[in-house]
Amino acid sequence: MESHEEKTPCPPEKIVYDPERGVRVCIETGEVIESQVIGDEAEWRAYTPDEKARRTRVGSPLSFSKPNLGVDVYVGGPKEGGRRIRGLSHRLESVRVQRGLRMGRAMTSLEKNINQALRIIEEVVARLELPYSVKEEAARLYREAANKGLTRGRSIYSMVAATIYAACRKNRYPITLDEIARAFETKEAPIKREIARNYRLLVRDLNLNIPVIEPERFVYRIASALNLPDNVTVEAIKIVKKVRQRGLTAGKDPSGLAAAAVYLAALKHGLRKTQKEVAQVAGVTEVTVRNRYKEIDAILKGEEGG
DNA sequence: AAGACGAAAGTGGTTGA
DNA sequence: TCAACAACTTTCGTCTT
Repeated sequence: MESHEEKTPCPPEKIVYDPERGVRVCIETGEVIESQVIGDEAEWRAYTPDEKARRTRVGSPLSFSKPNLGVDVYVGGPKEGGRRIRGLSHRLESVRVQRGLRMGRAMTSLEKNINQALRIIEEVVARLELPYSVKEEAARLYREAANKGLTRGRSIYSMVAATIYAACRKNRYPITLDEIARAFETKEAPIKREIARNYRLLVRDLNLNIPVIEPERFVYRIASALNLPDNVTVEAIKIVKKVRQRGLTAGKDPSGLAAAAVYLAALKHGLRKTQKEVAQVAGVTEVTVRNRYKEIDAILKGEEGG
């Protein structure tokens, strides 16, 4: 499980984007790789063979996140008198008209369902400032799930939430279920439990291979949210690495472990944060932070002693 | 008074007979 | 299908700063 990591100049998969500060950092060292603002620039890394094929093809790539895979003939276009159409109803109308002209028949309920889901994905992804790759993955997963009949009888919101969560996990983007649940409007907000259930459904029935997210990625997010300096981040990452060598990470919530590491690292540098604060931004409870912290402390003490 | 601590009971999921 | 199990949460009383 634990790999021998040599000191190589940060490989691409070790670099994460922090939307709050607009920088890329290495999860190995916490080092800032670039400082210019990235914005919502696309990540064109290919994660699967078919993705690669799609992206190396000549011509504009297919887009899973657009109705009809983005190959619609545009009618009227998204602009009107030089201005973007803002209202949702206008956009709906636009989509409907395009559809109607192109296909000469009404959309099936499945198509409607998928298109609605795609709009929700669009909104939520924007709200969470998730990378383009995650959006595409989520859209692709939703299409696949819908075509396999997995969405029938389930709330569209909770299914969308689950696909976004799965897309994040698949692309190793550190996020908690809580954050995703919170990104929905309160009225139709799916319950965490449902999202988790649907997520498992997706993983099982779409045979998804979800990599384990390294606690390091959460370390960076948590430290950043608490405005902790880079040296604390580096310290916390060191702690995580030590702990991993002792095999404490298996089966544990990575964000809980990361939270405890950040808490301990801040403490070491005299920048006291309460367990409550750290727990809150990490999306776990104080108790979990405390438990991990105690376990980490025991390991670290044992190491010093000899 | 706030924070840290630990015990105890509860939740929702996994595993294995 | 059921029971044991692991991880995490909720709640709460008690120290500590």
